[in-house]
Amino acid sequence: MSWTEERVETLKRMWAEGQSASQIAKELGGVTRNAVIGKVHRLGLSNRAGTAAAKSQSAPAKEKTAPKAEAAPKPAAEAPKPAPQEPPATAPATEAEPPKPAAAPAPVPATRKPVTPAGQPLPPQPSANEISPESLASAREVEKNAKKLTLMELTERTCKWPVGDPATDDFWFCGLPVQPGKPYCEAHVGVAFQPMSARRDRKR
DNA sequence: CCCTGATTCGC
DNA sequence: GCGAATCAGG
Repeated sequence: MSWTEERVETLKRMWAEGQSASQIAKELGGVTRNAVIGKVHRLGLSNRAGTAAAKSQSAPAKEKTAPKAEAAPKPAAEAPKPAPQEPPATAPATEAEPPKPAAAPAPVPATRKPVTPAGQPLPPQPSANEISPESLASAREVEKNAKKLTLMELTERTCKWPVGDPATDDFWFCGLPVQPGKPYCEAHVGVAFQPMSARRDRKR
C-alpha cells in the first residue's frame, strides 16, 4: 500500500479527530500503526493537544542524542478543536459482528427521552428469544462492573456487548476482557451464542 | 499485559 | 519517503 492522497487525507482527518495511530491503521488497512506514526511525523503533524505519551518527552538533563531538528515554522492552520461529535448511532467501523444480541434490558425510567428516530424502523430484533435465565443473570451481573466503554474505546480485546439505548446518554459497551477469539466477555458470550434450543425444561 | 506515541535507521 | 524495530510512558 502506498500513501495516496486519499489515504493521506483519511490519515490527516482521523489524526485531527484524535483517533489513535492504531485505529487509523486499521481503518486504512495495509499499514501498521508504526507506518501511520511515521507518516504523521513526516507530514509534520504530530503533537496533538494533550497526548498521553507525547508529554513525557522532556528530558531536561540528559540528551542521549543530538537532534538538530529545530522547531519547524509551520504556518499550518491550528486545528480547530474538533468537538467530539456524536458518533452515528449506527454501524461501528469495527468489524466482527456476530449475531445481534437480544435487546438489552433497558430499565426505562419514567422520564425516558423520546428519542426514537422517525426515520428508520428499529433494526430487526432477532428477538425476544428466551435466553437461559442463568446467562441473563450473569450478564446483568457483569454489566454492573462493566468498564462502560465508548465506541471509540473498543479494541479487539474488549467486550463489545452494547448496553442501554444508543439513542440516549445511557449507552455503553461492556468492555471487559473478551473470551479468546470471541467479541464478548465470558458472560456475554453466554448470552450471545446460545444453541438454538438454549432452553431445556427447568428442572426445579 | 494492554495500550499510546516517538525515534532511529536500513532500505 | 517508508516503516519495522525499538524505546518509553500510561
